[in-house]
Amino acid sequence: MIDPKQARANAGRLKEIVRLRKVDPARADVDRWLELDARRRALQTAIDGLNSKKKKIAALGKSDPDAARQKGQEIREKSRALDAEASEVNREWSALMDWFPNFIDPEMPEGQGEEDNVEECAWVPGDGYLDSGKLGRANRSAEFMPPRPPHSGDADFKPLHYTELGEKLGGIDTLQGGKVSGSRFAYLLGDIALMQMAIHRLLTDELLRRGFTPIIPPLLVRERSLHGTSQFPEGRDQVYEIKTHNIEEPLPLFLVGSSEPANFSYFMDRMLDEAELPIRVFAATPCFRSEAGSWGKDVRGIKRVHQFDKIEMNAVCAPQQSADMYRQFREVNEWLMHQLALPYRIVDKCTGDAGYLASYRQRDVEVWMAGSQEFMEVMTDTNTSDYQARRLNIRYRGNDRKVRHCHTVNDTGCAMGRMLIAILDNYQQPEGSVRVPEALRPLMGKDLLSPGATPVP
RNA sequence: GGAGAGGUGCUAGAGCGGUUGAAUAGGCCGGUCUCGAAAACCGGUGUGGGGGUGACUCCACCGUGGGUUCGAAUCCCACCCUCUCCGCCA
Repeated sequence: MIDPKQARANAGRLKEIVRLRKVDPARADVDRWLELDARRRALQTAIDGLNSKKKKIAALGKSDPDAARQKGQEIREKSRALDAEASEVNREWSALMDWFPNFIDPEMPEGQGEEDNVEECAWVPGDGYLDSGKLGRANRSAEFMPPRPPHSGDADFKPLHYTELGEKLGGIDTLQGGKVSGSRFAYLLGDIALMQMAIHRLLTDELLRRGFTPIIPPLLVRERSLHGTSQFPEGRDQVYEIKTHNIEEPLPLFLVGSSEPANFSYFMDRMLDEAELPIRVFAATPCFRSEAGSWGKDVRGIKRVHQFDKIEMNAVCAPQQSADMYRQFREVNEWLMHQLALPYRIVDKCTGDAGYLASYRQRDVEVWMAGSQEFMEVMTDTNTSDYQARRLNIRYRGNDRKVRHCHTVNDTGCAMGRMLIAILDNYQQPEGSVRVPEALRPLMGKDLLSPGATPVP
C-alpha cells in the first residue's frame, strides 16, 4: 500500500498514475477514497472525544459508581453507533486502497503496453553489447540479434522448435505429465534434468560468493502474505487455493506462484536495525500458477506451465539502498546470461506494462531465441519501494533512531524451465543435438546432449 | 490421535476488575568518574492516529477479533500461535 498521507497530499498525481498504470479506476476510485478518508478522520475525532469522556466517567466510578453507571451507559450507546459506522468506512477505505498502485519512478517510461517498453541494452555472445543506436522501443534491437543459433558453428540447417528438440533428446515429457497432472505439466528427465541442476549450482554458488543468504520458505501461505506483496487482490485468480487446508484450522492456504511473498513474509511485522540492512536472500523453489486467462497461449511444451522451478532473489533494505539493489540484481542477471552465453536484451518496462501494483520501477531480461527468432522473458527485476513493506509491516530503526518502512526489491535469479528452453534453442546443432554451455560442462560432466540419450520408456 | 502449559514493551519477567503505557532486571542512548576503557552511580529509552506555529495535548495498542462492565492486560467466547508429554511418521 502507499502512504495514506501521500495519497491525500498527492491525489492528483495518484489519479494520473492509476490511468498510466491502467488500473481499473472504478476499483482504485481516488475521489471516493478522499471522501471516505475525510469521513474517517472526522469519525476518529468523534470517537476519541467520546473515549476521553468515558475515561473520566470511569475515574468517577471509583468514588461514585452509581452516577458513573448512569452516564456511562448513555455514552456507550453513542459510541456503539460511531464504531459501527467507523468499521464500515474503514472497510471500504481499505478496499479502495488495495487497488491503489505504487507511486512510480519519475523516470519510468510512459506507454500503453509492451510495445512501448524501452530497451536498456542488448548483448550478443561474441560481439558484446549493441550500440545504443540499435536500441529503442518495442523490438528495435531484434534485427541486430543473431539470425541463427549462435553456438552451432558454421553449419547451415533449419533450426528446430525447442519442443521438437526436447522430443528428440527425450528429456521433456509433457505427454506423461499431462496424463498424470493435466495440461501444462511436464516431467524433466535425464540430461535435461541434469542441466537444470547444473544451472542451479552455477547460480547459487555465485549468489553465495556475492553474500546472499539462502532461504527455504514455506510454499503454502496464508492470504496475508500474498496480499502483502500485492499478488492479491489483483492477481488472485493466478493463485491456487488448496481445498484441504491444515486440518487444525479453517484458514485457507495458497500455493505460492513465486517464493517472493513467502520470502518477504519472513520479515513481516519485524523491526530491523539499519546496521543489518540490506538483507539479501535467495530461494530455489517450485512455483505454482493457475494460468487462468491464458487459454491457448503457449500451451505446447514447458514455456508456460502450472509448476516450474525458480531461483528468486529478494532484498529488504533502507530506502536509500533500493536503487542500488535494483542495479545489483540486474548485474547478477547479466552475469548469468554471460556465463551461459545467451543473447539477450533488457527492457525498461513502461507504465502500461510494469507488472503488479507494487512496482515502482521494473525491468525484464528477455533472452533471444535465435532458433525461433523471438524474445522470451526470463527474468523480472522490480523495485517496489515501500509498497510491500507497508503492507507487510516491515520497518527498521535508523541510525538516527527514527522508525521507517523498509524498501523491498525482487528479481528472478533464474526461471529454470525457460532457461532450459533458451539453451536448447541457442545451442542446437544440425542433427538435433545440443551443445552444453561451457560454464555447465564441468557441472554436468558432458559437453553434448545427443538425440535418444535419455530414452523415455 | 490423546493429555497439559502458555502468549505482556528491544529482551527476560511481574501484574490477574479501578491513574498500569504497564513493577523489576537486562539491553540501548546520554551524563558523572577516567589518559582511555571497564565497573559504579545518575538520567533517558515504544508504535500508530488526531489536533496546535510551538513548549504541548488527546486517542488507540499487553497474540487477533468479538462480548460483559461506569471501568478490562486482568472476566467470558471464538480464532491464531508457541511449548511439553504419550502415540504415529519422513
